[in-house]
Amino acid sequence: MARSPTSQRLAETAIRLFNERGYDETTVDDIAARAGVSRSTFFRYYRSKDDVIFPDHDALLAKVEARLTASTADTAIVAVCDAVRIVLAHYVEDAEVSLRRYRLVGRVPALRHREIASVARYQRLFREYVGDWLAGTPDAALRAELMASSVVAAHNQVLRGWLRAGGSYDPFEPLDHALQYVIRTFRHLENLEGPRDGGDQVVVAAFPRSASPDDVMDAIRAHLGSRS
Amino acid sequence: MARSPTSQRLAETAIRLFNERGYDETTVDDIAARAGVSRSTFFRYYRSKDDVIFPDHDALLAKVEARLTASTADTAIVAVCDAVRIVLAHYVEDAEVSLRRYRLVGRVPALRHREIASVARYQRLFREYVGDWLAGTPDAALRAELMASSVVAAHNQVLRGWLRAGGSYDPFEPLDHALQYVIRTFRHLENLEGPRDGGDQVVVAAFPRSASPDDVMDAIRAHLGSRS
DNA sequence: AACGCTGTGAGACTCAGTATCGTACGCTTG
DNA sequence: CAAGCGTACGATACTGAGTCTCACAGCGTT
Repeated sequence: MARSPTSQRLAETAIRLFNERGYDETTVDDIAARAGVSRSTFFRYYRSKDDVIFPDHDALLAKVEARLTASTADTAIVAVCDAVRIVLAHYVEDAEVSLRRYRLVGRVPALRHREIASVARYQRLFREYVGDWLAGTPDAALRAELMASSVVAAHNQVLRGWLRAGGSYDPFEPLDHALQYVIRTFRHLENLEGPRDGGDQVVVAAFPRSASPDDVMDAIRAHLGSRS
Repeated sequence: MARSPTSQRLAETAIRLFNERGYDETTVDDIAARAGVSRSTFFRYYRSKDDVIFPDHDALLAKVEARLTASTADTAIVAVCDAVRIVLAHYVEDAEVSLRRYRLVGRVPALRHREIASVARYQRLFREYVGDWLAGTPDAALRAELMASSVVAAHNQVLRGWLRAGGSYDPFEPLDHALQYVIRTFRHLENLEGPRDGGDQVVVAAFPRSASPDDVMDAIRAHLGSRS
C-alpha cells in the first residue's frame, strides 16, 4: 500500500524493460541493476517477477469487499454491479499504467494467466456474496454463480474495449449499459421461486393487435426455450 | 493423445507423490526416480511439472471446437450449451482422476491458477463462437461475453458440486437443469434488438386476478431494473 | 558508548525448465 | 549378416526464479 520510492522505481524500471526487451528476456537481475538496487531488494518488495506488474490487487479486492458489506442495495445483483465499478475505476485511475500493462499482458502468456487468476478472485467474492444473499432459496448456488460470472463478464467486456481503444473515452457509460443488461436479465431470476415454478411470479406480455392465437403460442414456445 | 506406458506411469507416480508429500514438496526428480526414468524423460512427456496433472486439455478443446463448428442448433446459446456437455463428459469419463485432481487443486494455488487458465480458454472459444453468430446485431460482443461466461459458469457450478460430492451421482441432470436457466435467460436476449428497443419483441404477462394497477406498475418497474 | 530497529547487500542453495550430446535398442534394406 | 537409420532414453551443463541466512550500515534512544 504505502509504496516506497524504491518499489516505485523498481516497478517503472520493470515495465520499461519488459516493453524494450520482452518479458522473458528480462531477468530480475536486469531490473534490479537498472534500478540501482540489489536482487534481494527486488524480492523484498515483490514476491515474484510478475508481481511487479500486478501490484495492489489485494488492496483493491479488500476495497471491493468493503463496499459489498456496506452496501444498502435492495438486491444482491445491484450491490455487486455497484461494487464492480470500483474495479473499473481503479483501472481508469492510472490509465497509463493500465494501458502499458494491457499491451504487455496481451503478448505474454504467463502474465495473462496471472491476470485471469486475479479476475477469478473477484468472481469468487461476488459469488459468495450473492450466495449468502440468496441462501435458502432454490438453486441459490447456481444463480449466485451465474450472476457473479455475468457481472464480471460485463465488466471485462467493457474494460477490454476501453483498453483496446487506448483509453480514449469514459468507460462508465458503456459499463452502465452493460450492467443494465445484467440487471434486467437477472432480476426475474432473483425473484423467481424456481425455473418451472410460477409461484408469485409476475410476467408482462404485449402482442401486436394483429397477432393470431398461433402467433402467441409460437412466441411462448420460443420464450420457454424448449430444447430440441 | 496416444499415451505411452511411460507417460502413464509418470502421471500416476506424480499424483501419488503429490498426495503423499504435497505438490511443492515433490520435485520432478522425485517423480522421475520413483517412476524409474530420468528427469529428461519426464520433460519429454510433459512440458512442465503441472502438465502432469492437466494432460490432454488441448485435445478436449479441439473436440469442443469441432462440435461447435458442426453444430446444427438453431441458436448460438443452444449450440454452446450442447458443446459444454463434452467438457463435463470428459471429467465424468475418468472420475477417479478428476476427483484426485480436484482435491489436489483445492490445496495448491499454482494448480488452481492453471485450472482457471484452462477454463478461460473454453470461455474464450465460446465467446468467439457466439460473437460470430451474433455479428452485426447490437451489442453483439457484450451479449457474446455474457452468454459464454454464463454457460461456463453453469458448467463449473455443476462440476464443482459433483466433485465435492465425490462423483456419487449423474451430473448431467443437474447440468441440464442449470443450462435451462441459461437458455431461458438468454433466449430473449438473443432475439432482442436492443435493451430499450421493443421492435418486434413479444413479451408475456400474467398477473394474479387480485392485482391492482399499482401492483402492476410496481412489478413492471422492478422488471425494468430501474437503477438507484 | 551500548542497544535496537530498519533497510539493504552478498552469497549460497534448491529447483524448474532448456539445450545438447551420446548411446542402446529395434527396425528395415541391401 | 551387416550396414544403416530412427526412436527413446540417459547424462550433463546451463539459465533464471525464488528462498534463506548472514553481515553491515545508518539512525535514533537511553
